[in-house]
Amino acid sequence: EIIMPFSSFRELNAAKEKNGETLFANPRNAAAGTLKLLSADEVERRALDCYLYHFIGQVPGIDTHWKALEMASQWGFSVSDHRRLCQNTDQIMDFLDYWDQARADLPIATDGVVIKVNSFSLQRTLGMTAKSPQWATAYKIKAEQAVTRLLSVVFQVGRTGAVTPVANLEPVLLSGTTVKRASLHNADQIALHDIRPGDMVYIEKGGEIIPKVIGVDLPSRPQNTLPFQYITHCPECGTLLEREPGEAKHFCPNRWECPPQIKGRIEHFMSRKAMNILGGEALVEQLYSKNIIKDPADL
DNA sequence: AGACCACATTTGTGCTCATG
DNA sequence: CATGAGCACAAATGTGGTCT
Repeated sequence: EIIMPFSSFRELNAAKEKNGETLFANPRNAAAGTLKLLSADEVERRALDCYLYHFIGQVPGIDTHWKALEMASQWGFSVSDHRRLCQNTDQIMDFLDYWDQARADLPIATDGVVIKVNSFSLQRTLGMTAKSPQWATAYKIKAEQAVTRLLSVVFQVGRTGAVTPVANLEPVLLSGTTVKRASLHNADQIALHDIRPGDMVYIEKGGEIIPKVIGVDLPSRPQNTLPFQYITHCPECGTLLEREPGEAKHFCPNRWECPPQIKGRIEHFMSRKAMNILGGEALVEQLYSKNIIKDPADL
């Protein structure tokens, strides 16, 4: 894991301020940006660090995660000092409770604790899913929250015709970013929280990244407002929306003439360099026959 | 039939790079 | 100089299976 410690972040921003440059918003994105820099000198100047968390391959005598980290540390890799070998769930809970507060004193930003099975042979027994191991789980510290005003709700139409309501919010600072928009997912989510334009809403960021509306501050609601009326027609092409019974999302059925659907599909297929897979060619043919694309350059 | 699982898709912000 | 692509991240939803 590559890290920009708070100390590096502060020093870099101090230098930027002195030069009248725009400041980095948060260490996380600054670190991510640094990794894309082409200048090795500039990367060095950013003073990143990195922690080793996992050990690939086998070394005789190293049969637990704990021993692997000790070994890596002896070899000179940076390893987080803040780990504990727990014998039972009570000890795990104590460790989590401790870091809920203590993380404020760490030199880097954290959002939680990873709990792992120590024994490699037990790890092998438990195995992996496609994405993540079955022998490890993450405990996430409660996300930071903010309150702001819901200015309006707009509707986006995706490449599949799915309609997604998105909240336009009074910009508010939340864990290092300015939040202006957040997905409301579907009509049920809006009805569940009884979200109305003009409301003061609670927002938080899942995993410190994705903003999410979690509720309404009812006492501050303006007088004489009505429950939110979900749209019945596509905001892009005016077609009557469809919603299957029991399904969450509304769909615009106008596959071939609704602009964002066409644009979305082209972008999707192009980005996957898969115009020639099933559907790709048919799509282009349809676009030509309907005069939606007059010139190949439109693609 | 319903529970459960894996996996794709969609959503927003800040960053850097390439393009025009 | 402005614009857009692509990336990191999480979680809900949707889809297509398998298991009980």
